[in-house]
Amino acid sequence: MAKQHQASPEARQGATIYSVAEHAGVSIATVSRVLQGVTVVSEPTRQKVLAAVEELGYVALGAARSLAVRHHEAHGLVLPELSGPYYAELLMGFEARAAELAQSVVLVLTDSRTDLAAAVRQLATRVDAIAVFGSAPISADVVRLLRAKKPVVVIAGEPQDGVEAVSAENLESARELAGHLLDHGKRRALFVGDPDSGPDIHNRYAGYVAAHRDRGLDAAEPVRVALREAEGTAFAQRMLAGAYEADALMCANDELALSIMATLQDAGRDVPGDVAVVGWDDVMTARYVRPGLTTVRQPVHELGALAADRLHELVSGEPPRSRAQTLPTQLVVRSSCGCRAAT
Amino acid sequence: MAKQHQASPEARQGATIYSVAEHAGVSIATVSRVLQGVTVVSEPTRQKVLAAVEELGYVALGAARSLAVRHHEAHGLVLPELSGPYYAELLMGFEARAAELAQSVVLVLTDSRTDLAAAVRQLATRVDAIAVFGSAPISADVVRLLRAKKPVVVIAGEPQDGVEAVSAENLESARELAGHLLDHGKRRALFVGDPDSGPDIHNRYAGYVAAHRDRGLDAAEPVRVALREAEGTAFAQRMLAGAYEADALMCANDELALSIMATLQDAGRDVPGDVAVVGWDDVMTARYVRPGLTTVRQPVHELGALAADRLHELVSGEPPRSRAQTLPTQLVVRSSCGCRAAT
DNA sequence: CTGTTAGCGCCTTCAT
DNA sequence: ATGAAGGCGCTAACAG
Repeated sequence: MAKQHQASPEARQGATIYSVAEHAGVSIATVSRVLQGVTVVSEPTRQKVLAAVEELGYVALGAARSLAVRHHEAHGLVLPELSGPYYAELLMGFEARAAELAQSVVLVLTDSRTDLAAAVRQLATRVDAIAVFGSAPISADVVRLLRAKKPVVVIAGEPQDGVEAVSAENLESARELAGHLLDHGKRRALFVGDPDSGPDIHNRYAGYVAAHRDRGLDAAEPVRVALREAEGTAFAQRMLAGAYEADALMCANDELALSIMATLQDAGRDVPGDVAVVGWDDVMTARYVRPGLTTVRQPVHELGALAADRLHELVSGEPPRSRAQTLPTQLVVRSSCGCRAAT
Repeated sequence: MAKQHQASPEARQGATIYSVAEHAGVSIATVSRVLQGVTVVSEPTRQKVLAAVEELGYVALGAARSLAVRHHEAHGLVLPELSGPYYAELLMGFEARAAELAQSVVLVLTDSRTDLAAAVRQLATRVDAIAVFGSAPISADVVRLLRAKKPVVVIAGEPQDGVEAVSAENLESARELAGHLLDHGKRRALFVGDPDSGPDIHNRYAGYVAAHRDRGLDAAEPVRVALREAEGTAFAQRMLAGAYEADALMCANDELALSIMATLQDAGRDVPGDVAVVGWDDVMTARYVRPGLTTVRQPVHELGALAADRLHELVSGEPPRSRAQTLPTQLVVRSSCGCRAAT
C-alpha cells in the first residue's frame, strides 16, 4: 500500500482518519476516541495514535465532522460594511470572543451582495447561529425566517419575538449630550442625521428631544441626511448658503460631524463660537481635529463579544432573553461643544 | 431499510433532500438534479420539486454538500487585526469579490489567537483556499505546511515557492515620496518605522534609501518603532527632547505620521516649516488634519479582490504564478510635505 | 428522463 | 479497551 501522504501535487486532500488508523495499526474508532478524548483509551495505543496523527499532520475534515455531529462550530456575522472604525471594532470583538469559544466566524457584508436573502440562507447552512446588525437592510421577514432554523441575535436593533438583541445605550447618553449643548446656552441646536436609518439613530434623536423637553424647550425636526461624509459636506454647504439657522449641530455620528465641521471651518466659520458641533462614536479622527470633537464613546468591542457570547449560549440550549441587553456608553467632552478641554 | 429521513414537522434542523423528495413525490436524485441544474429534468417534475423546495424552505446542508462534492465553496482570510482602515478595506475587497464568486469567507484574526498554528490548521479544514496577510505572525513553516494542503496566497508579502503573492507597489512610490521631500530642500530626512515589520515597510525604506542615492546623498538608518499611534507619540517626544535632528520625517504609515505631527504641533513646532511629515495609506484623518497629510494611496480594496480572485483560480486548477503581482499606488500630495496644496 | 445505490470522512452505539 | 457497522445529508455514477 503506497502511502500518498507526501504533499504530492495532486493528493492535496491530506490524511483521513483511515490513513491514521492504518498507520497506527488500530481501527478508526480508536483514532476518533483519542482525538475526542471522551472515552478512555489505553496509554500505549493512545501514544501510537497520537504519533500517527502528528506524523501525518492529520486534522479532521470540517465538513465530515459537522455532518456527523450535526453542528458546525461556526458563527455567522452579518454586517452592512466595514468602512469606519465602528463595524471593524465590532467585528474584532466578535471574532475574538468566537475564537475563545472555538468557533469559526463566517462573515457576510450586505453592501456587497445583490441577493442578500439568498446569501443569508446560504450562510445559515454553514453555521450554528447568526448575529445580524440591526440596521442591515435585512427585512424582518428574513430574520424571522432565519430564526426558525438557527438562533439569531440582533446587534443594535430592536428585539423581536424569539430574536434577542444586544446594543449600546443611546437615549440617555444622547439626552446628556444634547443637554450639555443646551447648557452651553445654545438655543438653536439641530439634529443632523436620519432617525429612520436604524434604532440607534432613532434613540439618539429621542434623547435630543428629551433634553429639550427637560428644559421646556422645543426640539426641532431632524435634518434627515445619510450618515456619510459626502452628505455632511453637502449639508454644511446648504447651511453656509443660509438654508439653516443654527448655533449647534448634534450629528448622528462622527463621520457626519467631522465633514460638517471641516466644511464650516474652511468657509471661515468658528467652531464652536459660531456653531458648536458634536458627534457620536469617538473615531480616531475625533481627537486629532481642532477643536477636538466632543462625542460619545460606545463599547463597540464588548458589544461584538457579547453578541458572540449570546450566540454560543443560545446554541448551547439556553433560552433567548426577551429584554435587550444594553451596554453603557460614555460622553467624551472635548472642545467642539464650547468647552475648553485639554484638546 | 426503513428510511428515517422524514422531516418531522417540528424538526428544528429544517427540511432535508429526503423530505423534499417525498413531498414532491420523486426520488432524491431528481431533487438534486433540479437544484444542481446540470442534468435535464422534465418541466412538470421540475415544477413539482421547485414547489416542494419553496414550501419547505429547503436549502442543502453545507456540510453534507461539501462532503459529497469534496470542496467547501469558501475562502479563508487570515489578517492580523482590523483597527485602522487598511485591513478593513482589504477585507471588504476580499469579501466583495468572494461574494461574486459565490464563496463564503471565514475570517481569522491573528491578534486574538493564542494558538495561531492550530487556528490556521483548523481553518484549512473548512475552506478551499487561504489568503494570509504577509506580516501576520505566521511562521513561514506554517504557510509551507498549509500550502501542502490548500492553495495559499500571501497578501503584501514575499512570494515563496509554490505560494504566490499579491501586493501594492512600495519601492518606487517610496522613492518618489522621499525624492519629493528632498526636492523641497530637506536634507535631514528620517525614516520612521521598522523595516522589519514586513516586506511592505522594508520596501518603503528601500525606496527612501534609493531616493537619497539618486541624489548622491546619504540615507540615515531607520528609526525603528512599531507602526502604532502610541509609538509615534513617544518618538515625537524623544525628538522634542532633542534626541533626533531632522527637518523631515517619512513615516511608515499614516497612523505614525498623524500622531507624530499632532505631538509636534502641540509643542509649538511648525509643520512643515520646522519639520515636514509624510505618511502612507491615505487614511480618512489624513485629509482632515491641518496641514493636510501628504501620503501614498494604495488600492487596498483591489488588493483584497485580487487575492480572492487568485484563490478562486488556484482552486480551479490554475497553476500558481511565480512572480508577485503588484498593484500601482498613487502619491497624494497635500501640505505637510511643504507644498502649498489646496488643503 | 428518473430511480437506485455507493460513497464523501467522521462519530457513535453496540458487541466483543 | 477496542473493533464493526450504521448513519449524518448530499452528489454522482449506473441502470433502467
